[in-house]
Amino acid sequence: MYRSNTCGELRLSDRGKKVTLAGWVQRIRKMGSLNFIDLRDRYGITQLSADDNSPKEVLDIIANLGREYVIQVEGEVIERQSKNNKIPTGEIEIKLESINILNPAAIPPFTIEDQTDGGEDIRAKYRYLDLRRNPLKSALSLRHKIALETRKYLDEQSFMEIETPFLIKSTPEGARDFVVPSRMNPGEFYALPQSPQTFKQLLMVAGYDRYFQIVRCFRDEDLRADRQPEFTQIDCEMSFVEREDVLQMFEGLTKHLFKSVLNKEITEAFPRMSYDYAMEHYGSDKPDIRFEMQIQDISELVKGKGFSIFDQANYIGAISATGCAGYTRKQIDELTEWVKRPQIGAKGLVYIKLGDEIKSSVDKFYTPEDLQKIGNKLNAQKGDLILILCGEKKKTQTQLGALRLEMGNRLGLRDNSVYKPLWICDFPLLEWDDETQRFYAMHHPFTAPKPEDLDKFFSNNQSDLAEVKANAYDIVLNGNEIGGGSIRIHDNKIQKRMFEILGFSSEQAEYRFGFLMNAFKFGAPPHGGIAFGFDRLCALFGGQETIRDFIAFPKNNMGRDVMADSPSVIDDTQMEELFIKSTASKE
RNA sequence: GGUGCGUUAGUUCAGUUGGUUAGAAUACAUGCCUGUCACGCAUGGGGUCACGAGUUCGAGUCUCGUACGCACCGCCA
Repeated sequence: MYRSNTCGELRLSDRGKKVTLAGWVQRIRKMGSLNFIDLRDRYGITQLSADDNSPKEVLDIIANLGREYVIQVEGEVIERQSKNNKIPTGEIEIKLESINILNPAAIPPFTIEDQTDGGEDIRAKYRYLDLRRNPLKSALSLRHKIALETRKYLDEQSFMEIETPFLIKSTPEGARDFVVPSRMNPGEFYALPQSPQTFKQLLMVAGYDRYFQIVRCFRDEDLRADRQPEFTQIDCEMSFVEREDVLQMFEGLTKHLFKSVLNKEITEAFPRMSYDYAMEHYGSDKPDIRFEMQIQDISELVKGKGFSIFDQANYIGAISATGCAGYTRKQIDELTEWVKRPQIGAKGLVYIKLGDEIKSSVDKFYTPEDLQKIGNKLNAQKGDLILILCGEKKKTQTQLGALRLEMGNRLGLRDNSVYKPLWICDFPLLEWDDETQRFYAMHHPFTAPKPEDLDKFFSNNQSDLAEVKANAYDIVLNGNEIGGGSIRIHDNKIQKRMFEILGFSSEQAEYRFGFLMNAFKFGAPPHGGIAFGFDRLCALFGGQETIRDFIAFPKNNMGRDVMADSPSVIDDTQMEELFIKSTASKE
């Protein structure tokens, strides 16, 4: 037996017990002949002590101990002379009777502490050391808890967790696939799933009417703080449901997670917002509704007054920043530079200060009454600062959306301990791409059009098609898309029409999705589902922006695992087995 | 594919207008210390200033390029 107790569990009530502990040396404090060792494991820290009266062997070993050595100790639980109320075990210590070095350790490249001295690089390279630190430990334990509660809730609702294959058929629509060469079928490739979409629909055809899976998905696209090449989804599908059934079920899941994991009770129904409204008033399809500051179209109020920039713009929009009328020239200039950055791309910024008097950068063209009208439209109060951008409509709304979030940050309106979920509905079904001169599915090609738009869906008129709404929905939390789904097409005629609109010949559709269309001939039930971005959900629950710390072994910006140093070249034999010409041994 | 920022001791960083021997903190090593818990005190070792080229009498510092890291835009059905 390596240990009788963990390093986190002994209390004053255990006084007098003989215990055996094992763990890592966190820190050694030597005070002359008085020695303290903090022993750490997953559960906590227990202080060990030794002095002149301790066995000589113990003192000899302590003299040569280093940080992160793995040791096993025996001793008696005693009450501390001076207590530490910062840790749960702070009232006791172990009076050492023996120490056994299970394994020495090299000096770690950074300190294993909550506030480590290590930067991101070095911690990524030594991920297994970083994982010893509390912040990472609690991130992973939060993740575990969310997964567990998800399974509990869905099991309770009669969902079955069913695994689907990782080696699947490539469907080059949407994100780029990771591909895997097949040795037994030379020249042919599997793809790793971007999501188990088609398989879960086939499970519906098979009659497993409530399916879920906490499952890894793969997308070969560029990365971000909240995007990894492999990531985890809570993937769900239900049969005999309409949109409302799906929303209710997964609003329930979300509420259950808030309650069971964060102990936050949300009683009211999640707000619902149309995609069009979100774009119009938040400049984003994932609005952060922790604060108002909505975008308003003020074109009507500012056109025709002789200010040519506005007169020529096809859209003029504004937000009102609460209490910012006191912004100095310097602050406004800095904000102007901010919106002109290439990432935002605005040409300029017009402001109106609703201070004691109304002042703006366009006073030449507008009377205070004109400006006040703009203020009224925005519901602005005295003391507020109105910020105006203009240009092409969609672009300008997006820019205002970014500016809105920036002002929200600056005004401290985006509190990470406040959670405001909502549903976004009525997305467009199709997106026209000018470059390739064809429609793409905004969600995916299995998303059903809204029943009331079916006429337009079968119309050959491009503008009709552009107006078709999808029976799709996203769940958004604090400005992040945490999940999305739709009612699927279960009617073969509609699915065929969809492929037709997307420009697939019937042969192409057959080649790519024949198995699915075939299955739909044999009695497909009406069905729909949703998938949550599990990593992102964990990060948000943990109050973080980046998902990396909620994944045990993440990749860096370039998709590299800097610890294992992958991807890497493979040797010639491996290559030859795959009938791929070697590139590794060129030169 | 693009934009911005960064790369100096094991680590995190500072380094003035381009000018003597490149500093601090921490980590590490040694010694002292009987109630520490971010212990304290003293001493010590530790540097290819990412790499390459250029400007200059002289480059950690200026210019260009390359590599790597982070954040973002495009991309992510």
